[in-house]
Amino acid sequence: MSELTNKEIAGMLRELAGLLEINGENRYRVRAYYNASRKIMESSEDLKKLAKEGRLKEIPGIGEGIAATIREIFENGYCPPLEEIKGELPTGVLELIQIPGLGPKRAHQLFYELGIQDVADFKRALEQGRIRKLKGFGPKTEENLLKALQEYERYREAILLFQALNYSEEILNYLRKGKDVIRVARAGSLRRQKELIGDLDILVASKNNRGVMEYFTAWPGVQEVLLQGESKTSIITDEQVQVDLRVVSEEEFPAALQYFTGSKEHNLRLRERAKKFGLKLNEYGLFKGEKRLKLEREADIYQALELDYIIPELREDRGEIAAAARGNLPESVSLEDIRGDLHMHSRFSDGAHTIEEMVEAARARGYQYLAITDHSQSLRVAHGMTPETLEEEMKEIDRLQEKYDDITILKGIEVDIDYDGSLDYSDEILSRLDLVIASIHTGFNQDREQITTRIIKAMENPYVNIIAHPQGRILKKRRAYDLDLERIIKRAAETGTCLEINASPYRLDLDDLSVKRAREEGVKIAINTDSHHINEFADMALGVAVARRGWLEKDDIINTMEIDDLLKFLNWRG
DNA sequence: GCCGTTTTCGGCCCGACTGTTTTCAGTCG
Repeated sequence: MSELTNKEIAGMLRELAGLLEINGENRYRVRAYYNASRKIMESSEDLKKLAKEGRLKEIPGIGEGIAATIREIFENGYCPPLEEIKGELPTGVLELIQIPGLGPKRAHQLFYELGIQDVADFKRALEQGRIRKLKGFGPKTEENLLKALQEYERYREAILLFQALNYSEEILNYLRKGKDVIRVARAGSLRRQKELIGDLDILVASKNNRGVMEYFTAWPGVQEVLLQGESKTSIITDEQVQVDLRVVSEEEFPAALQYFTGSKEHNLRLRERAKKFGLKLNEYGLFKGEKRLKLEREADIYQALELDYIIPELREDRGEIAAAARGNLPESVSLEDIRGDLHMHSRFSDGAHTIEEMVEAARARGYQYLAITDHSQSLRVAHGMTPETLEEEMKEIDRLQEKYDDITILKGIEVDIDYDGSLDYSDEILSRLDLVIASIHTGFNQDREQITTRIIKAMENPYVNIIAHPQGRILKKRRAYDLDLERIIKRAAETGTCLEINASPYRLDLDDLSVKRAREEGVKIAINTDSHHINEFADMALGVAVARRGWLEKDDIINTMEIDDLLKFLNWRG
């Protein structure tokens, strides 16, 4: 048996799905492969283990056929049906359907009628005017494809959640001033608060669609109008962000908001369920035959389908509809549940503010507590503190604690985990702190086994309370370290170590799926901003978004505790 | 290929927009 990861298996199935799709295979069969691929990506179960134990079909979306394919993959080290289809259809063709406006049917035509094998071939054929001669292609299509190709080559990147939130606020503000605009809302992945946002989806209620469309396309940030119809307009902004605007009537607004929020897979499941109830769900409403059911709010749709209300953050087809039907959705944590912030930096290391300024900012947010966790000595680039500086810092905290009786200032540290898993301060020093966060800032390129055992060794230190940014990723910049997160989670559960959701907009680490996994193992989570400036305290909302997407409840999170409970928790641990 | 609060077989979401169609296919979300 070969050593293939879930990700590699998922990749093979995805590739197989794409090639089958281009070859005109039954679309439900194609969907089954895509779906299985996605479910495997989202699963924390080791496929190889499942295969050995004959339990592959426990993953929803994997049945007899795909289970057999997966077993074949493990036996051969490659995917036989995939290799077979590759003999006929080169994989380069798959890239073609990444180009907007080019789907499986046209890719099929391009390959079988013009021998186009990849994007480079496609570009040449376009320039030579060979495309327009195909049946179903005309000069207009050619022109659009040329534009789409240029767009594709420029590669419009997804933007970070906080950028999308800020940018959309600008657009929303503009829209709110429109005279025909009655209501405005964010939708799509933006409303679901995904960590990366491809395009901004915005919904407007109005009695005058055309008026809103004209007003929208007159926004100064519009660089190009991609498409414009009665109810839908798409534009590209001068910052290369695509914005899709949908306009509906007030009456249609709840159903439109549900539809436009997605995810696509969630909507699919929901519409299937509606069908079972003898109803039809679309973006205009919920219908029984011709009759439109009265909807005041989006929640009424879920109610009509005998489901508890599902918050947007959970709408990813990760089991939320079944949970809502059984009445055991999580009671999702909210920002108001947060009682303090347990990871931040002051001027004692690389922060911008004095501890007192940070205390004031924490009080202004209504927190009961905060933990000052500056860097330890070996992290020179961040002015890591010597034991002597830490000593001074503790004295300063004592002094401030005298002054403030309405907030608790925890003496903390973000101690570096060394290459071999030992910590940057002695146990004697750590024992005198209220809170110890351990994290990795060096040696990112160690192999999987080294990094994993390194973190596990740190967790086994009885003074360590939290592992910060456990995966070490920087969104769009640095991949997570090669890490056996499953082992980390299991060991965290055993040692009672918390894992962090680092709420920095550039990190959001742990990610939502890992958080969900940690919760299933009973690991406690701390949502921390890792602030280096008091403005960053507001990032807490982003961390909470990740927690909500990760199915967390208030009780899964330590910084929702009242101060007395938190102190007990930390002492028990320490 | 998957799946089951009408089913182990017969279903599998639904509509907008575009361009090329002479009534609709392809793509997208």
